[in-house]
Amino acid sequence: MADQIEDNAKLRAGQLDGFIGYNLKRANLLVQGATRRVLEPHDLTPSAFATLSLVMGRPGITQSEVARQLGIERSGLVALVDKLQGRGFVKREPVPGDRRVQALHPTSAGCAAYDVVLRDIRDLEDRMFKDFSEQERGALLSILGKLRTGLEEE
Amino acid sequence: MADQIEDNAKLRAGQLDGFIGYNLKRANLLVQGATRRVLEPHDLTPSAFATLSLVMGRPGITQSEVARQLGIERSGLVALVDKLQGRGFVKREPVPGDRRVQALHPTSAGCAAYDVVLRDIRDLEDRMFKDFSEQERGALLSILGKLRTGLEEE
DNA sequence: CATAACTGTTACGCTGCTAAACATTATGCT
DNA sequence: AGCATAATGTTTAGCAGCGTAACAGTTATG
Repeated sequence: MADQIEDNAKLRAGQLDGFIGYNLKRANLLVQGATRRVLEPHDLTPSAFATLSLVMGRPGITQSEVARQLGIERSGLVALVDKLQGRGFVKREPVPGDRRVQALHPTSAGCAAYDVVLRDIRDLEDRMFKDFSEQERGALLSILGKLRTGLEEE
Repeated sequence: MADQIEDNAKLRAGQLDGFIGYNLKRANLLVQGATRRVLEPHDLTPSAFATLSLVMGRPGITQSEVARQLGIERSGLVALVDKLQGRGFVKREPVPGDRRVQALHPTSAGCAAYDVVLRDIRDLEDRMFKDFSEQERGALLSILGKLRTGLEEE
């Protein structure tokens, strides 16, 4: 039946639905839209939330390291951290050994905010996958991960 | 083992790798980058290729319909079609029944160009999935499709 | 110790999109 | 028939998210 759906799609849209690139783009657009809607009341963007999450997961992480993990440039991270710091969620602190780096640490307010936002995000993901089996959900995660590592090491 | 990978990721990055939204975003960034690199020699963007593909698949399709299928605004499509028309790949033609719409038709040059670009895109997708089983590749497609339809009808 | 490499930061610009407004044409209601 | 409502293609303006290039301060490396 998956074949039938695929065939119909090919007839309908000129095999566009057969490309992973296209499906990935469309799905990402929808998921990111839903994510933005969930994050908006907390005045956070997906990138800001991701940054906060990394700082929570590894306090003292350096800005360059965050940028590397997010796959964005260091320059782009400055504004992100500025905003997070402006809201009192993280703070920049000097590191004894290396006077170049600014280590990022979560504040107590940041931890509290992260907890509530995290719950909202978890709820969203559960809602998005309500019609999926646990197996499908895990498969998507593992396939995306495999795709990522395959393309990252190029 | 998938659990182990997930657990490691959670420890490493503060459960960021456990979210579908994040994985989707990262994977899409990489895939779209590769796609751009393939399309660049042909002076096409992913959106332009998608538009061309839709016109090829359904000659006479209306601009609004293309925008709807691509999930973008009508206004955004104008520049896209302008470019495609400027390169002689598609042409706008009036429709007898409705004097508002401009039906889009591929030119012979458009068909020829599409054929060669299509081959490059197919090659890229094969390259990206060289380490995947056919089953995995199909699973990704079908899960993404299911996710899309679930979110589209909201 | 000189050269290279790394960190955070700023300024600038590009690209791809959205939003709002508009003219033209179709459709639906009554 | 007449009038409100909606749809199509288009222009203009603007924004958000990126990247690039350059910079000063700091550390690593030959």
